[in-house]
Amino acid sequence: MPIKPASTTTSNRILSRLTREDFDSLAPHLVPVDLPLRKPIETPNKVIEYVYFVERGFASVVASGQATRSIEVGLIGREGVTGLAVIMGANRSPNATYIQLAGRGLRMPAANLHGAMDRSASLRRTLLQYGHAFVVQTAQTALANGHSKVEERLARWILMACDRAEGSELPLTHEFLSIMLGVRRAGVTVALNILEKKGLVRARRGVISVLDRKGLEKITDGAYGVAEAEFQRLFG
Amino acid sequence: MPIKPASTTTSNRILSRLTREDFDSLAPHLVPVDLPLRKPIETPNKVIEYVYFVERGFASVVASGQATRSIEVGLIGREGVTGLAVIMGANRSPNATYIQLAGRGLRMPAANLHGAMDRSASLRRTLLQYGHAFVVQTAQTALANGHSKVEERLARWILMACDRAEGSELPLTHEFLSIMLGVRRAGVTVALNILEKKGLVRARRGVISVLDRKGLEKITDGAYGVAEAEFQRLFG
DNA sequence: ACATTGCTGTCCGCAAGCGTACAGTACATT
DNA sequence: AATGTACTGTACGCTTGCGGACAGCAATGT
Repeated sequence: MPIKPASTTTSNRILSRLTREDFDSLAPHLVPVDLPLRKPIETPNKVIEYVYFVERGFASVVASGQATRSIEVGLIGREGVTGLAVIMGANRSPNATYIQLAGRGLRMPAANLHGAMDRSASLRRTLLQYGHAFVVQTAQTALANGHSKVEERLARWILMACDRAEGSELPLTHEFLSIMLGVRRAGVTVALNILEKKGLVRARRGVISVLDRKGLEKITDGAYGVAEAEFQRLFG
Repeated sequence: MPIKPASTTTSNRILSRLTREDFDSLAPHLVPVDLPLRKPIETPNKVIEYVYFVERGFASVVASGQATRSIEVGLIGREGVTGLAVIMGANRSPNATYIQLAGRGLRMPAANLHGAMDRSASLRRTLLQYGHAFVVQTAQTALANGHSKVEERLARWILMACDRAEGSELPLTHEFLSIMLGVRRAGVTVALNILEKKGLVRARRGVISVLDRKGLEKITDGAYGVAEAEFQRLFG
């Protein structure tokens, strides 16, 4: 079957990959929205009302236990869509999701996505394959959390963020990073200085610039790359 | 619509939850198999040929990076099915899966499952919801790996294993546990002794017995429970 | 200009866990 | 009963990272 490009009106990689038919089935429900910093996208164990096809910026998916502890388990940028639980047919999740780098996207009621997926096998296929890539990302995060040093995990995070940002400048504070990585704020400062001394990044107040992408990849010692390769394989 | 129980011939929770129609669509492809210790169920980046509905024992899903490092990201017992990637429409995954506690199950070609899922919305729903629960488990593992001490993670692992075992006796060596948790073998010995001194478990050569389930749950400090509650919510 | 607020760098003592090594102990085999 | 093999307990020095604290340094607003 011939696959026509859906539309040039969005930079979201999933939407732009859909067949025209699939895209048209979603289009009536899509509403452009701003995604301001820290905007809550999903709240733990609350019904998910909307999913967001991200076009610019990115969101963090954060797991938390019964205690106050929490940690990031995944990043979603223009390559993806929020609401993995919805794609999986659950209407909520114990994880939180919020905007980590301001941008914009297309919002859609979860119920409509669910319905459209029920009707189109090809739409299902695309969304579930993205879901698979996201699961791999989460698994790799679990691996990194268990085995890697802070500076390695930081390098990985910066790379993943950079993949989803416009340029190589990331407006992020150490405080935020420490929450994402589940480490002390001071720990981030130290790790970032290590990366900076190696000439891999340049850190200013509230901004991190990537200088040496390859160098960063190398320093993660394998923690970066697996999830990205899987995404590449499926979405080329 | 009335949902008839599928069959009493299997102790697998997913199969036994399916409608008769859905079960019948799978039944011709299901083959009973032994699941001996360490049997490889999936190999990283190799095409997944079969999925296994576990009936006894459990399997570990293990993520590994480009380096030798690896760590467990999920457990699959009679509550589930291996091959999350297949359910998501991918034919392989960078993760490995192998049997961790010997048992048995029902094997089925991945392609047939994929086909059946395409044809039945209700089958899809059940399998994807299990997939969601598994993803939550992985996210909680990432959380525990980032924030918890070895003895807390060990307690969590023992609880999850116990949920999937027949009784409260787990035939496991420290060596295995250390690989699962991504820590030193000696680290497991020490952590296990701590749990034993608190009267929560009893450890003999190659066997761990759970003595105080509630106590173990408490010591995990919230790392155990979230994923289990989500499963409970969806599969009651 | 000044104060306020938020961000960053650094320091301390301390706990957790690592890598490594080695001795002791249960079990299996013959 | 003897021997070999796997499994377990423990020890040592070392690195990482924590919790907490504090001072210096932008940016912002009035």
